[in-house]
Amino acid sequence: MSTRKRYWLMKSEPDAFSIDDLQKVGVEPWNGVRNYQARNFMRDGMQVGDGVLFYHSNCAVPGIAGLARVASKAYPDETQFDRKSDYFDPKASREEPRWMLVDVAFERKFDRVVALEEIRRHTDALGEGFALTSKGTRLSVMPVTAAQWKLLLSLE
DNA sequence: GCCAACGTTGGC
DNA sequence: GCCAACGTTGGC
Repeated sequence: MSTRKRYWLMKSEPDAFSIDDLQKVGVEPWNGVRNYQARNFMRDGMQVGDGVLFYHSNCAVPGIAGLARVASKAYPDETQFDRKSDYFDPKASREEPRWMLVDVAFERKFDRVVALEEIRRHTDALGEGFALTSKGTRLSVMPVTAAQWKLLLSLE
């Protein structure tokens, strides 16, 4: 059984892990997500080959920095078991992991960042429900519709 | 560095 | 199960 390709937006702080870092390593486990909604999107929604908008957050020019793709099915985030990790979760166990992730593969870096400021100018076209531009949402992993994907790519 | 908005925790 | 307190996110 296969389903149509889906689209996503994933946020990362470039100081911690940027599109350039992804380009260097090629594939990266998307660890450290500690929000249930974001986890559920990775665990229940993502399929290998899905498109990913790589978003730089908490930086001088927040915005979409490039494209990636989902490169694995969901599996447990190793950092939850690691006492030395910032992402260690004492309530997680190998028998009952709490946090899941997918691998993300580099696709392409944009020639320029499509800034949040610019994306906001298209709030109406993107729709009220779009988590990136809707007020007060801090989701770090969110679904993107085919129409939103097309529009956002056209801004590059 | 500020702070609004939000999610999570834990006492009751 | 409520909800105040606390911690985090992330734009500005």
